[in-house]
Amino acid sequence: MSERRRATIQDVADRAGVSKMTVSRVLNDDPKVSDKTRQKVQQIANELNYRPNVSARRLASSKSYFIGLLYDNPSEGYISQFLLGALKSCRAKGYHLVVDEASGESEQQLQITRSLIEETRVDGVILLPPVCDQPEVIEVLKESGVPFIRVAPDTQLDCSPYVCMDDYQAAFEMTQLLINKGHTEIGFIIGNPNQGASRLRYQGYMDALRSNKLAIVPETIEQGYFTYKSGLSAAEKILTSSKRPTAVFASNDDMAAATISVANRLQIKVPDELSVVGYDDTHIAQALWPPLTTVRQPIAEMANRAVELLSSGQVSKERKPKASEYRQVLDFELKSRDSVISPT
Amino acid sequence: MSERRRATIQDVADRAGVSKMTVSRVLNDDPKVSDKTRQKVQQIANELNYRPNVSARRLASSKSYFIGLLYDNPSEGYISQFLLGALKSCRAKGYHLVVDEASGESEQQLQITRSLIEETRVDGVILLPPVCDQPEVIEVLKESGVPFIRVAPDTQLDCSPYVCMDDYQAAFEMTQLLINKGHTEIGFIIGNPNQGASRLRYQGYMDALRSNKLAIVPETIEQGYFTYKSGLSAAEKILTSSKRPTAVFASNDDMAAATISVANRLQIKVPDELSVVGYDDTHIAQALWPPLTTVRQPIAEMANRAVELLSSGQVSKERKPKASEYRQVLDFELKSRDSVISPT
DNA sequence: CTGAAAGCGCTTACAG
DNA sequence: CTGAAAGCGCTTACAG
Repeated sequence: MSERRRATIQDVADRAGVSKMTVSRVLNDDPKVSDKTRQKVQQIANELNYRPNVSARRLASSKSYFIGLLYDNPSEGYISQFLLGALKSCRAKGYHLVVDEASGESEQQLQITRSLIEETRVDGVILLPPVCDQPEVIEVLKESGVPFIRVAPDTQLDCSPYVCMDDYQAAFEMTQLLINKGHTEIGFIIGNPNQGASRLRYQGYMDALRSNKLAIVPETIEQGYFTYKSGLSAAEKILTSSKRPTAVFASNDDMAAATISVANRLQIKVPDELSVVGYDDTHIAQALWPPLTTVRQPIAEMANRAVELLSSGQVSKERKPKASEYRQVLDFELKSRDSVISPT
Repeated sequence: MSERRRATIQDVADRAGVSKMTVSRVLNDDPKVSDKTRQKVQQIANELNYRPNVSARRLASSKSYFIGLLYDNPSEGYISQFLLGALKSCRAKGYHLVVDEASGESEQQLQITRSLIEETRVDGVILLPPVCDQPEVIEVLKESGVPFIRVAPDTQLDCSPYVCMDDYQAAFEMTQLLINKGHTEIGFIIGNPNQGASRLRYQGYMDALRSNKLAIVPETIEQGYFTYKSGLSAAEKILTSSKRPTAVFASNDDMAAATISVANRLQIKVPDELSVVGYDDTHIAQALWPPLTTVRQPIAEMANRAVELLSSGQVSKERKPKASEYRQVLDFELKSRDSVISPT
């Protein structure tokens, strides 16, 4: 239990025979320090096992080295992937992530957002869907001047930089994949209408049907809300309707899992009698049986980009980002697994 | 984009006609302030929308208001549940959680631990299994004097307070549940040997068999590592052995999911021909078909307790915790769902 | 019950 | 290339 005081910048300066200022410069890679001095300081710092005090640094400089993350999303798989990605990315850049659930009433969301800005004094904020489209939250952020990045936003696309993927195109291609396998009756479970991605996926599905001149059958299209439970009732309606399709495309993996579950209960064999596909490629996609054909969203990569934009100073109070930095569209990937076969 | 300076303690003091000290006292609920003064200060603070600067507070006081969380665990469901619980709990107590993955070589783990102590200067650390049993990590923590709480530790039980559940008892009861249903041939997939919980669960299973005078069949017991993939090969061996059991108890949900998947592939109907049970009650337990009978671990509650112990000062550098606070055993629950029926 | 002083460990802005 | 001074916004310890 040795309890020796930790070395401070002053200790290093004294031992190296220089001023605190010079030590600070070495620490921050300021180029205008002679190599000789730099080496000496670095050596002493090592010997003393010196670590700068983050709070002191925060207080003295204008930066807080905090990045806020606001979520409000029912899919645990999605959040945990994003969280882990962002956490890793922050650490690598000397930042800390402050995570808050911005759920509940709009007034409550506002309070949480304000606390992030005023108490934690974050250098930037990342907004996940659907909170990224809350006008009031955006307004508060804009007023405060704190830079923010949104993930897959749906509205006010010019109010902040954002990262996203092409949901329309992915849904189109996934539907096309089913059609290529020979499916002509394809059901669809729509995602929560509070997210733009839901609409885009739905449109991609519809347009793929249309461009293949396939009929759109309302009985096989149901509203879901991205939760497993909502998937259960949506799938039940689709699979017990008089026009039962040979394939179902669910707007996320959780609802696809629910669809498989309902099919099993109804003694409909997956994939033999029903192909099922999902969206996200979260953890459960590979834990289901059969393993789920799904769209891989680059979730961790999105987190990484968002943190990078904020920490690198590419986006900051002072600097408006360049147009090319404004909208980052990341690649998706169709993951073909065993939940799809040709209809018999 | 209004960019007015944020109010400081000085501003509040000036406007209230008192010293900074008094404002500080009001803010920290110091009882020796007159009601009149207190009210006045509070009112002015509200008017000015004053928020204390966390970094300044950290620097001036001896506390950092940071709690570190070290994990090194392959089960995404487990981590994300713990993480979300801890995050919520920290926020409620004015702390921030600093999360690090302590994976890789032992040397690397040490470096991460040291950085948490020396750079972030956490007030306390939470250690998840299996990193909670790394002797070197524990050693560094003890030397530093930083209090730490471990979750489900296996070794050196007297070196820190810990939260856990009764893994032995839970596994015993779950096995008994299967036996009560009429199963006499019950396979088992062991968890990663780097965690004490694996051994306890295994023992609980064995003892339940023994106390019911059931034979222990080595061909139906396989080693797994808590990953879905390891569950796949373990289940394959058990289900293709000449002594195929009528039920399989997997040491976590991911491996149970893998067992169901293998059974499906081998045309073994679950639960009709094979009952399957898991452990943890993570997200996927209810997303599988059939919904998984499993042991609910109070993961979020464990997180909450751990944060509470650290933030409340019940455990700190100065104060050794009382014996009753040292070991907190939380309740588990058997979740009966549809993956178990009586054998035919 | 209240306050003046000193200091936490850094960085910014200014000199030289 | 280097340093002395001032200050970031709080709290601790001491007086009264």
